[in-house]
Amino acid sequence: MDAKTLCLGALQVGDASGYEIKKLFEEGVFSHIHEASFGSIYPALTRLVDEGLASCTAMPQDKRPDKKVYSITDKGREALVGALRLAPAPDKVRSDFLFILVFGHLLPASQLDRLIDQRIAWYRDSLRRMSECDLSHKPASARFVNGLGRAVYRAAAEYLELQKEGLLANIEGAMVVPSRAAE
Amino acid sequence: MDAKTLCLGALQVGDASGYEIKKLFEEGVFSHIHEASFGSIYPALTRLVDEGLASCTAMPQDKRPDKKVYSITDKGREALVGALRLAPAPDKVRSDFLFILVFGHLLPASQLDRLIDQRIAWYRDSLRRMSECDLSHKPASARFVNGLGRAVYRAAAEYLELQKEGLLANIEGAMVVPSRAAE
DNA sequence: GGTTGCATGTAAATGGTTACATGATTGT
DNA sequence: ACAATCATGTAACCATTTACATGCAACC
Repeated sequence: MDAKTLCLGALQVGDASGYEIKKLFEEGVFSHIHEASFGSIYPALTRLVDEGLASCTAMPQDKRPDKKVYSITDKGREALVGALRLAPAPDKVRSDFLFILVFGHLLPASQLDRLIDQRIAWYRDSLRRMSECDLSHKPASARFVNGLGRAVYRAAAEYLELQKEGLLANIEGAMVVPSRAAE
Repeated sequence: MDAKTLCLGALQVGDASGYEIKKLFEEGVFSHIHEASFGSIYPALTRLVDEGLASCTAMPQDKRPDKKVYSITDKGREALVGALRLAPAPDKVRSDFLFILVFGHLLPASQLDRLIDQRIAWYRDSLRRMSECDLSHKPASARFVNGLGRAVYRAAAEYLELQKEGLLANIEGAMVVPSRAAE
């Protein structure tokens, strides 16, 4: 999904500036779903206006650069729904955390311990923020996605909490216990 | 995590050719964890050899180009552990599926239904393959990561199975039921 | 006085995917 | 016949990240 479609989706949620769209991808509806940086958002918004898929109104502000508020047009909404109808590309995941974990046996147990604790804390924090946001006035689909995210993060946090000690014991066990058993 | 570290990790698992490394990221230990394409693997392997982090042996084959089998060197192992010790970058997820789902209320229920069914089938298929692979001779950390992946996919599949009908009813309900209730 | 948040945009550099180029074997 | 698997590698293209450029307000 290209930056243009991503911005179109953001504008469908509500009128916004480039800066505000970035926040939607960082902390808002689209966090944990997709990424978008200034370097991709601003050029995409310009192209969207060029193609008549969005319109732009400059809102003068005191002591700050004009805020450019973008709105999706009818043509833009059509383009969005068109893009949404295409078969989704497979999810792309890049997790340094999991890659590191695979080689846990090469690392000091203290690092693994910290790594996993930090991950659990991150999940718990994300879960809290996902529960706190009020979706009662959002469409059922937004609540559905929120629920899915929470179910997945809860499962991950619980697995890590339950299985962490077992891993740490096994990692050390692989080095220490066998030689003892041979005594 | 750059392509070089990714390849170093693959070679730590076992000697391999570029072609085999790609398979590790598609169906092997690293599937669902990270991506790697030929265009990033082959140049990375060349650089790894240049820097003395890997060595390469050409295995002549009949009727096929020589298979170049790469091995990690001691220096390479040091470089890998060094990279593994750095704080992991945050996970990067790009899910067209979730992005589309957020706008479920703009789409025909039949499309949502299909989309979710396909997703459930994908999770079930992945879960089957993740259970089938024999990890009894792999380090505990590999089993731990496998278990985490399965816990997460199971949670996602179960959520979708349980909640799908509710979503479809709500999407249609938003259009149909309220007018009935007002009768 | 330093950091964070607001607010926009561009340019350079990096990095990665896709497509191309080649070609035999095996299975449908 | 055609697709898939095996096998390597390059080049063009695309995208993203990072840094630069600017500047005020609010908070600590």
